[in-house]
Parts: sequence; C-alpha cells; structure tokens
Amino acid sequence: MIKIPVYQQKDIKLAKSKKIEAKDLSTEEKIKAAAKKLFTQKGYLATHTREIADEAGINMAMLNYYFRSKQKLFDIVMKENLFLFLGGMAEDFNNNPRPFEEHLDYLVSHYIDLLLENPDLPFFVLSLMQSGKLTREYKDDPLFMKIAQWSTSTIKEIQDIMKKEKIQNIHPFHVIANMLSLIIFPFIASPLLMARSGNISRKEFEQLMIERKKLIPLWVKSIMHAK
Amino acid sequence: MIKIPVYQQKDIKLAKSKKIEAKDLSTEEKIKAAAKKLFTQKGYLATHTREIADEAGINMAMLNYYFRSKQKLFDIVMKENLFLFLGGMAEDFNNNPRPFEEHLDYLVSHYIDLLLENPDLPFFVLSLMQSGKLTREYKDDPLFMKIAQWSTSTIKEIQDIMKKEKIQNIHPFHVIANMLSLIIFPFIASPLLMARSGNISRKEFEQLMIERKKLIPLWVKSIMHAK
DNA sequence: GTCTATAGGGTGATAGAC
DNA sequence: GTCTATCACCCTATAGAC
Repeated sequence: MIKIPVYQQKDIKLAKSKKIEAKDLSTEEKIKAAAKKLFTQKGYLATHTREIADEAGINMAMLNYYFRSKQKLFDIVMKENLFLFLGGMAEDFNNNPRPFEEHLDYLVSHYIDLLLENPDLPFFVLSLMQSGKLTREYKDDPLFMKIAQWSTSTIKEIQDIMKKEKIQNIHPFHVIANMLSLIIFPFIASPLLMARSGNISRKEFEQLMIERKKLIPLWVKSIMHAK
Repeated sequence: MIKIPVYQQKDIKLAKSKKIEAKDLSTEEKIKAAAKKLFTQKGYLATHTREIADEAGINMAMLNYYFRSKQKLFDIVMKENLFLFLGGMAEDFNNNPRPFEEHLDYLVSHYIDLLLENPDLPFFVLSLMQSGKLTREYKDDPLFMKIAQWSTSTIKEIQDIMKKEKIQNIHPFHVIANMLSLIIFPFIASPLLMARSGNISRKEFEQLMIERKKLIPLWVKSIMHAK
C-alpha cells in the first residue's frame, strides 16, 4: 500500500487560532486579515475597531485611512467569506460534468474540508442571513448574484437527477436540506455535540468529521431512495 | 411526496410575529415579553433597551426599576429559552419509559412543533453557545445543570439501545448529530433553503417541516442500521 | 410605580502634526 | 503613510420629581 507523504496530506489542515503574522504583509492586508478573523468569530457588533487595530498591530486611524469605515471593511470580509461558503460549493459542481454520485462525493468531501479549516464560517454566514442583511443589502451585488446563480443551477441539477431516476416520493427540498444539514450543522453545534456525546475532544471531533466525508453521501443516497 | 391527513396538520400553531398585547399584563410581564421577543430575534447586542421599552409600551426607566439592568433581564429570557430548547427535549424522554422507536417519534414530532412555534429559538441558543457565555457564565446555574443532566441521560439511553441492538459500526456521535441536524438545521437556514429549493413560501416550508415529523425518524433509524 | 432629564462610559471617526 | 489627541454620538443606567 502506498503511503501518502505528509506534505501531500493537505486535505485536512486542522484549524488553529493563529495570530496574524506581521511579516511580509502590507498594512492593508494586515488589517483585512485581522478583521476577517474577528468578524468571523464574533460578528459585526461584538467586534470593535480598536480590537481589529490591536490584532493587526496598528492603530485605529489607519483602519479608517484604508477602509473609510468599519462597515466598508466588514463588507469586504463578508464577501470573501460568502464566496468561500457558497461559491466554493457550487463552482466545481457546475464546471465539471460527471455522474451525480461523484458530484455528491466531491461536494461533501470538499465542503467538510473547508469547514475543518474554517469552523466559524457557517455561523458567520447564518448570522448575516438571520439579520436579513444578506438579501436586503447585498442582493444586487455582482458577486452575490453569481453565487446565487451557481447554487440555483446546482439545486436544479439535483432535481433533474431525481426526475430522471424517478424519485418522486420525496420533495427535492428534503434532499437539499438533509445534505446541507448533515454537513454543516455539526460544525455550528460542535460545543454542544462534543459535550453531550461523551466528552469528545477537538481532535476526536475532527476525526469524526473526516469519517462523515464517506458516510454522508451514503446516507443522502439512501434517503433519496427510501420507502 | 407524502400527503399528511388534514386532521394531523392541526397540531401546529403557525408562528406569527404578534405585537405584545397590553391587556391584562403587568408592567413586569410586558417588559419580559417584549425583551424575550427582541432578544430572541436579534440577540443581546443588537437589541437596545429603548426598543424593549417601546415594544412594551413603557419607558426605559421602568426596565431598570424592575430588572436592575439589561444583563439581568437578558439572563431571565435566556434561561426561559434555554429551558424550552434543551429541557423540553429531554424531560419527556427521561420521564416516560417506552420503546426507543416511540421515543424517537415523539422527540422529533415534539421538537419540530416547538420550532414551528419558535423559529428563532435555535439561532438564539446557538449564538449563546458560540459566544461561549453558555458554558462560561451559566454552567453552575441549577437550571442549566438539570438540563445538562437530562440531555446526558438521553444520550446514554441512545447509546444503550445501540449496544443492545449490536449497532457497532457507527459512532453514537453520528446518530445524535444526525438527529439534531435533520431537525434543527432547516429552521436555522430556512431563508437560504427556501430561496434555493425553488422559491418555497413560508406556508410550504411549514408543510415540509410537518412532513419531516414522519420522515426523520425513518431516516435516523435507517442510518443507525446502515451498511 | 411611573415619568423626565441627565449623568457616565464607550464607540467610530477625524484633525492635524510628523 | 502613520501616529496622538480629541470629537460627536449613542447607549445604559440613575437621580429625583410626582
């Protein structure tokens, strides 16, 4: 059996809360990196410009010099996160024609890897959604529209498959909802799940998520064909 | 698609964002009701004491007269919500001995009814969890400890079932995680799911959730015995 | 118990020197 | 481009009259 070299096992970089490193980053990039970290973890209101400045190792005035306001800075971070979360899911799906089962395997695996590296991402996006800002303020943005288009065609593809395979006793909504639920929810509720399922450690949790890369596609398929 | 008889659709009072009604409520209760509504929908930081006062039809001073501070008021609302969300789930489970399959049916059905009436509840609790306040500030609270104990014994019961039925090729974590994911996540992500699964209306969404009361137990069981 | 008026503290943004 | 000092505002909490 071929052993994969360590440097090639890059499909899981475990998430660590690393400090923003100063070297080689311009001031503008340092601010963006610090803002992204804090906004993602704590949300818009709970993150103060003074904290961002501290994390970036500069002072508040620079923040306004480069980004005009807290809100402008947030918009940039938001779009980058949104692109990761929604765009990453659909792009590959739409560009590579291949059997549905392979699509599903790839989608689940890719997405779980993404969330292992960015555990706070789902909550950030859901916070945006819940506040209503996502559809209210960003819906006319070109990037947002492109992402929306991607995910719409992804959904459509799933519906087409179901029609072609004559899967009619279950609403397509359930298939989409189940797939996303099984992938995303454990990351959102990880503190609760870890505490309540026998004091699981962070490392064990990550191992279980890796297991789910194989399991979720099986479950989703069995649910599609159930009954 | 499974069609639910009309007489079984009666058990959901649809969630409406009703204004707090003035009649028959003491000032203290009016404040609590207003606070609960706003804190649950918007979270701690985004809710201002002025809004709570307006919603309750009184002024800010009364709020501090009855509850000393915004934080104290929040603690009360938080505990009530936490009790609903976590306690309601486990209480019945532990008090009524009956076959696991009936437990599961009841649990899913009961929980979905709760979330249909309180769609903002999951996000509220998960926000608390994500901020870390849940375990940091409330872990020694008697109510919180009781809820924790309930959920622990519920989990244990599931693990016992799995051991008795010799289900060993899947970690109990996955069973718990899947059950909660399938129940809760659609409510958290409802705006996204409704928009992306063919422009589903609120009414259709609620109908689909009712369908899931029957479907999720089937799915969970098939996952437990899969492979 | 209920109100008006205001204190006290913290936040985002900026002026102006270098 | 970068910093210090400071402004203007908004939020929670409270004093004090009724």
